[in-house]
Formats: sequence, C-alpha cells, structure tokens
Amino acid sequence: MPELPEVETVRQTLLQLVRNKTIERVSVHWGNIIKRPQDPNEFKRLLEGQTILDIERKGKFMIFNMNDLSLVSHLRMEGKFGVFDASEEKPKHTHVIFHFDDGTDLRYDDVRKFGTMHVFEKGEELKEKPLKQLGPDPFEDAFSLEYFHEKLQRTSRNIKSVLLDQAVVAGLGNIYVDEALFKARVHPERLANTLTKDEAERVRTASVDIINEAIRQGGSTIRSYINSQGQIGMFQQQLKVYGKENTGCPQCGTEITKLKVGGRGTHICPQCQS
DNA sequence: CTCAGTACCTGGTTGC
DNA sequence: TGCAACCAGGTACTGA
Repeated sequence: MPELPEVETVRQTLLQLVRNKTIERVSVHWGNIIKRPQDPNEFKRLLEGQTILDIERKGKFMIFNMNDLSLVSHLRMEGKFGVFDASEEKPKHTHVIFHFDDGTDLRYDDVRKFGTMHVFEKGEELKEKPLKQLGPDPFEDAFSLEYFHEKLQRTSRNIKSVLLDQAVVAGLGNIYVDEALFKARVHPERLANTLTKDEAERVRTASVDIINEAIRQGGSTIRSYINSQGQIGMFQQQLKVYGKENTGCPQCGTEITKLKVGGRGTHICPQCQS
C-alpha cells in the first residue's frame, strides 16, 4: 500500500493515539511478521513494559522510539495500524497486537502478511539492516543534484528502477515514480546513465514536489490505504498518469498507456515523455 | 558488483 | 455461474 506520503500520514495520525502509552503485553498471530529478534516470544518479552515516546519515519519505515528499544516497522503492501478498545473483536487479518495498560490496543493489520517488524536497542537501528542501507529521503539536503546525477551516471538500469531503489532515494514507490517521471517529462525506460544533468534535475525536483504535495494531501488511496484514524488520502485526485490508462493526457490529450518496466505496471504519456 | 527473476501472501478483477 | 489467470502503494533472496 504505502509510499512515503502514506507512511508519513500514518505516523502523524498514529502518534496522536499512542504517545506515552505503555505496553503491558504483546500478542503475535503470524510470526513471520517479526524479523528481529527471530523468535516472536522473545520479541513479545522485550516489548513488555516499554512506553512509546515518539514515532519517527525514514523512507517507508516507521520507527517507534521507546524507553530502551526502537521498533522498526514496514507496512509493505497492505499493512495498517489502528488503535482500538481492547474489548473490540479481533478482525481476521490482525497479526500483532500491542496491549496497553489503559485498556486500549495498538493493532497491526495486514491482509497479505508482507509487513515486517524489527526491534533494536535504542540507537542501534540506523546501524543495521533494514535502515542502514536506505538513501536520503527526497526532501533531505543529501538528495542533491550532485548526489543524484552521480548515482545515475554509475548505472545502466532504467530510470524507473533507480527511483524505486530505496538505497538511492528512500520513499518513492510505484505511484509516485510514475507521477514524478511524467512531471519531469522523462520516459521510465530511459537508461539512467543517458540522462542529461538537466533531465536529472527535472526528475529530482519533480520527485520532491510530488512527495511534498502528496504528504500535504494525506497520501493517495487507490485500493485499501487508510491512515490510523480511518481516513482515506486525497492525493489520488491529483494523479496525472497512475491508473489513468485509456484516458487523455492532461498536458496534450494523447492517450495515457500502460506498460511493464522492471516488472512493474507503468503509466506514461507517450507524447510528453521521451 | 549488478541485475532479472522469483518468493512471500490474500483477494479483487478479468476473461474464457 | 465457475474457475483459472492475472494483478496489486514492496522488498529480500537467488543465481547468472
């Protein structure tokens, strides 16, 4: 489901609901979600008694800061967090429940079971996978033209695959890459090392603009995304090419077409993007 | 090292 | 209507 704007919206809405709550007990109904420590029982034991002090985000990962530990969570395709009264029935796809000492639960729901959770000693999370390998977020100073152009020069992959590579820039996914490349007027199959510096700058600034505007609008709801207060996003109304195949390009009227790039469904205006 | 292909899962949609 | 094939906001692992 979520790319950076959706994760950021979940972070903000969820923080209001769980800040300063203390975990009394954890239940795990699908152990494969838990990646570190490997044993879910150990995971449960570690988190007992911890208080959620803050939630940060890096790329598409959320980082729950607690007294002694950091919980790193990735929602992958369909993960959701919500806070419920402990008396409410457990839905079918709830896999991890953090029971607070005030009678409420933080529940992790994930139809496809792709999401991940890692627990680290506080401060260690950035030194190890999965956070260690992430590149900068799009709006960080480190995502400069020099940095980005250099990365593009060093690979012969297509530009779409490079933008999806979280080690280059963290947070872009299939929707926002298609939108950014449309805005930058660059074809997704262009080989990265053939982009001019001007094209690289167009792609870079388009990516930053799209992500910032999508955050402002609470993300995009295409099929299932909702934030932690149960609200859908609004940015899907601004999408120009993603999911718009067989409609007219808003710039030139040419029909938007869908193709596969790097195994992912990809939407372009064949006239505007070359 | 880089890269394409595949695996991980469930459910909605499409096409015969 | 039934059912198989394909598709989905993602990433880790494999082997060439």
